[in-house]
Amino acid sequence: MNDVAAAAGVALKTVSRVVNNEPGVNTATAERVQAAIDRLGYRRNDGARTLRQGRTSSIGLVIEDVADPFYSGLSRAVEDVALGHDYLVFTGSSGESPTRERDLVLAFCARRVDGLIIVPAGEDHEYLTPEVDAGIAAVFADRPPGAGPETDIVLCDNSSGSRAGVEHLIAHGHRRIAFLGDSPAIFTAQERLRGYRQALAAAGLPYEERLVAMGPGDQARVQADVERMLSSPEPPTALFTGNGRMTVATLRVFASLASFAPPGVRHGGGAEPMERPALVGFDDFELADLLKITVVAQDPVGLGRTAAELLFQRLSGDDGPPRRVELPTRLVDRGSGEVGPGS
Amino acid sequence: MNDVAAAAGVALKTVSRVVNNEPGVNTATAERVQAAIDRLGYRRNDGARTLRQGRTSSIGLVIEDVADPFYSGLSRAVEDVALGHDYLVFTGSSGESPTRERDLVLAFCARRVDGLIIVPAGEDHEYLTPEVDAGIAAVFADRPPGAGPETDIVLCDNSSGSRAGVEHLIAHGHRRIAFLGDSPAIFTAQERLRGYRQALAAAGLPYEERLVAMGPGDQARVQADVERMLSSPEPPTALFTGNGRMTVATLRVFASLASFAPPGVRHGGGAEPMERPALVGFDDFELADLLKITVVAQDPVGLGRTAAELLFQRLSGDDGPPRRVELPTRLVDRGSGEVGPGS
DNA sequence: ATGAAAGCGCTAACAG
DNA sequence: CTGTTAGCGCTTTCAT
Repeated sequence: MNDVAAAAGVALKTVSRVVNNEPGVNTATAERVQAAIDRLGYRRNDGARTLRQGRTSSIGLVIEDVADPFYSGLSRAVEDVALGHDYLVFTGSSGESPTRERDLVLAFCARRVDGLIIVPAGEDHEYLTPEVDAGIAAVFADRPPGAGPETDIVLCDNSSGSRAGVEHLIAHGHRRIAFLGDSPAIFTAQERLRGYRQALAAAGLPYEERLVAMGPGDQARVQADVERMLSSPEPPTALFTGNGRMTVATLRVFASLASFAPPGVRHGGGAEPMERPALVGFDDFELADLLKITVVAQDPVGLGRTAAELLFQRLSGDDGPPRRVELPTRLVDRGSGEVGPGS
Repeated sequence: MNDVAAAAGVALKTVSRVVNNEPGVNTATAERVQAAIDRLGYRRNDGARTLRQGRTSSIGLVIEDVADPFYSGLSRAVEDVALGHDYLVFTGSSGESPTRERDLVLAFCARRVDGLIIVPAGEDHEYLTPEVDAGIAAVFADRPPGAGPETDIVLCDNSSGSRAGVEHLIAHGHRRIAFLGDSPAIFTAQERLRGYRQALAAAGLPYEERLVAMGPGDQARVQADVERMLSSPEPPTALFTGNGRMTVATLRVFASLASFAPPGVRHGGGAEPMERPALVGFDDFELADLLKITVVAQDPVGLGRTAAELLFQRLSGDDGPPRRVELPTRLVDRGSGEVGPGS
């Protein structure tokens, strides 16, 4: 900027005015400055600018995994809102590691992001207190934070959604419905289990431990649990899966059990294969329509957009009490809840 | 930092030394400083630090869409490499808009990122020349840049992969193979078309314009093209689709045509429905295994990792000639190339 | 082992 | 309309 000023024969501040389109610069002078800028290939250093201004016009986004379709939808929504406000986004994946979540958040804070959107992996967010006290706005999305500062929170209505999905199965005559959920440490997994129990209780059905399996979503674990349940004396006639990965893993188990018909397909003749159990999954996924899987759809884009909008309201001065928003879910009936002995 | 220094009764520089673990500080003094830091909740301002140091320890990543599984895999790989080097990542989606690509890149440059990884949407990258001259490293991934500075480039071997996919269909007896590609403006679409033509030529098969359709990947366009081709006098017996979205769209078309059997399934009795055409797709996708779709798999994670590794080599001083890396593709045979009249 | 001074590139506040 | 001065928070350089 100094060089430009020298080249144009003006003072530093005049260059600054031109660069920022500030009013009160003679047109001729402005042109001379602009010419010098173009000639020298000058670009304003936004790092210095933000240091001076005290705002960085950037936010940090910490999610579980950018490569997970649910979170990448959320991520894209946050990005779009941010760009609409001329903000840039630092993105990081925690991979369900509380340590990595914390390290990312603190790294973003050290860069003095103006705000944070966090899908928490950890259960202790005291580490955020000094940062929030220092004026960094934070919004939690998808899961509530553990102990720590009071912030805005945006969630899906997990228990109601889960309850609706299980009630759908019950309405189609199923009495023994298994629940396959994520690790119990995860908030959403607990909530969805709660909805499952509510649905059973409301229908006067017993809650059976043997029909509930919670744990990591890897194929091996799901395979073991599904096979164990299906080969038990009184097997479930329907499965309710607690998230998209779990649903897909269950479909792979079905495919591996040769005695079942493929998803959504009835054989036209020959020996009738064993009917596969009904299946309803929490969370929609690509190709669920083709595979005809009934799901309780969440709204990842809505989650991201809402979180970002709340954040920008805070950034523009809103200092009302913390808000908690729950987004509704939607049952998408594609027929997979109707099949099987229950129907 | 001033406050901490005052509180600890030392000079500013001593606090700086403690914060950065620089040697040459008396243990007792260091403890006193640390106590003051903790008490005051002091955090180093990395913005100021990077201003002084001239490096920001951050990179910018511009992709087409963070919510697309292909790019989100790439994105995650970049992020992992960056975090391994203690770098932070600004992420942005261009949405195939050259303007948005340019705006994002220039915004990242204004923040003085040390490096850029770009999946280009535009065809003119002259806008990058001043930035690269100013010392910002750039690597292009997935597609080569248009006119502009010479940089490292990481691509998939699109034409070979496409050729292998089409040859697979030819090997299974197909003679009329349609090609459904992305808009011709997109480099990868052109390359994959080239591979398709090479495979036909090598087998002595004619190239028929009527069997080639290129355009945006939306369902309506794909539906129209596929239906037109299949209802033509001499319909193709096989389709080769130019990317994952196109493959999925084609599967939806198949599902909508009630006369076809569902993917991978033969009816056991009754009136035999019209056999659906064979299908091979470029790019693997979630559940392709369940749907039994043969694909030419790319390696999005390898693409991202390689691009990031090249970038960090440049950042650590490598100034050799620009490199161009082509990652191999892999044919994953799941049986969908064998079906139909050709086999 | 510690500190003082200068300055990274910019803008806010106040002149002229 | 234009310029001067100070300082954002830190690190570099050079003294002590």
